[in-house]
Amino acid sequence: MFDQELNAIAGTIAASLAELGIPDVSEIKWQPTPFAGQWGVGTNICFQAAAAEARSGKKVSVPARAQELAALVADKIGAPPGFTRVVADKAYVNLYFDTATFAARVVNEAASGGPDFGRGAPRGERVMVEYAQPNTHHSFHIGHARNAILGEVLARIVEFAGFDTVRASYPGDMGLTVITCVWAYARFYKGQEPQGVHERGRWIAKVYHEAHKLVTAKEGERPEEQAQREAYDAERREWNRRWDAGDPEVRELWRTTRQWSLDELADILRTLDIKIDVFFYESEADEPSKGIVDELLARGIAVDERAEGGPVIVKIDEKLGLKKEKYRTAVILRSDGTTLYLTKDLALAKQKFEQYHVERSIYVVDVRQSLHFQQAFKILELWGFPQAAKCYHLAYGTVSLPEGAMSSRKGNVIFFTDVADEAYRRVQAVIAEKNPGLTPEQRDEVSRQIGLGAIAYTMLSVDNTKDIVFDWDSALSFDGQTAPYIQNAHVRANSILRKAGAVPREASFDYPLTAHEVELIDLLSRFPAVVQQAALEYKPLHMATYVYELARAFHSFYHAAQVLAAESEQIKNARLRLVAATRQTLANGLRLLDIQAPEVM
RNA sequence: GCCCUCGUAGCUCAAUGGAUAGAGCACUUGACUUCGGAUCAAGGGGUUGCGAGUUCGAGUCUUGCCGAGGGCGCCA
Repeated sequence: MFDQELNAIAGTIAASLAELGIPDVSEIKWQPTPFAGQWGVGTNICFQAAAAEARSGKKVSVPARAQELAALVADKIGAPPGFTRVVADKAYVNLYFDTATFAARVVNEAASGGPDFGRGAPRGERVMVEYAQPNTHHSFHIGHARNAILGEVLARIVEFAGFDTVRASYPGDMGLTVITCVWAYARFYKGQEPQGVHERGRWIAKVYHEAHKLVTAKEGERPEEQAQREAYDAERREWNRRWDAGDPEVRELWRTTRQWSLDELADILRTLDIKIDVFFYESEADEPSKGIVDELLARGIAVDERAEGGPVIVKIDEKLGLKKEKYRTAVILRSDGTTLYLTKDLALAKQKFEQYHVERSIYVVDVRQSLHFQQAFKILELWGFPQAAKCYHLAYGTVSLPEGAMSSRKGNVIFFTDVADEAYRRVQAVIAEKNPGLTPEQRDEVSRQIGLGAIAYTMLSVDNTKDIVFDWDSALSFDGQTAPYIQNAHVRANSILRKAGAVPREASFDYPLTAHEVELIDLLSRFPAVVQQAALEYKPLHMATYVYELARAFHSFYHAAQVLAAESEQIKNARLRLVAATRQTLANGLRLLDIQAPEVM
């Protein structure tokens, strides 16, 4: 926000260090100074300069020399326009902003920037974010919700940061597990079809769960049970073969039941306000991926062991000349000629690069598939795709239950819609107690906004590397570091602005600001940088943390300072502008987190 | 055996190599005739798993242990 001024000062610093015979300083980075009643920025460049001198042979004590350099540099800079003073402190060169100038600029930019405050300049680079890859014939559980929310939020952040962004979904709609469900449906439930998107999706997931039990060996199985299971297993494998051969009966039942799951997925994506640009289906990647195996064989990257009854493989470590096993050997085609998950991901990547012209490709997939993606990206590299270096697997930890891992096959899952419904009920109860004046329509809307927000923030407020153990009460908490806390700050700001009627178009901050005002303004000024940081590090967590801190600063300010009853007209106008700027920034941040910013609650 | 991720307050988690390691929950105390108390203010709480190394400076980077979770040629 003060890039121009700071770049000029950085130039002055580099020049004065050069005069002292220290030309090889790295780029000067500014960081906020520790809070001391007034805010500013500082640089540690003198440490690096002194260290460089020491390395070049001069006998200097680095800390002492750094402080000496800082003093010299500070003297050289003087007090540029917009800053009140320059101080050499513990070898840092610190610049302190002129309060009124800084405050006015930050608040004006945030308040008048509106929904675009914080948006980065277009980068001319296309990014594809792939997420929401649930298998069909399952039902959407809370683990899928973590994936969808994380992916959507990353897409929103990357897009807002200035990248041309494409949202992609990749449902797994084929393979033996999917066909097992289709077979069980045909065998035991043919013709049945529950009414309602939701009911049908759940029901087919139940069929899937039952089918899996039928073909899984039990402990202490009697001979006749074993025979029955083996017969069932042979049947479903025959169905899978028929699917592969394009058998019309199998394909028709597959298409019908598959659609039930896709309908349910579409409904949930609508609930989460997720608009996917491109749907890739695993079944559509199947055929193209077979051609890729041929190409990899022709180029000597893959080895065909089918003559000896083996599969087609890529010896990745060997190709890279690695001594220790790291990427290992990957199978890219079964001995019977059918494709694997990895084969299809190679085809998908090629399509992303060539048809959608993406320069960066982010895969939001859980951490257990890390090796799979390392292998896929390395094979793409061996194959000769330069974009392979910009493929990134955003691995996130699993969502489990206190009693252990969730498993669709075992049927012990927490469905997302159940969590959303429970969140809705709990918010309704809180509203009935705290804000009974809301109309039924408002209650309905607000309960959805707060309930879904609480779920989303629970997923976003821990680093994606961490596993989450799902617990109803902590996932649906409304106190402390939660979405409702942040939403409440937005509601309060909104309430003040509503009562004020109009916000002045301009305001002067030329009065002694309180510490709360200083902190709020400081946080507002950081928002654009947080957008960039979250986008470039692929870490929505940075935004989740930031928005919470902004809300906290606002709540404190709210209690400590009067806005409408401020001591003077000038201060009232300034604070109204500040409240408007904060409300806008909270709204922008929440939007990036896929959380609604309610007007009332 | 090898690879990946992680280890920070009683619990759950933060912290672009930088200044005094911060929040929430829980616990204790205080604040509603004041812009909405889903809030605020104050308090106790830490050898950042252990050791070494790199650096002017390490919770952060390297390395060795210890511990947890995940993964490893025809599941996805």
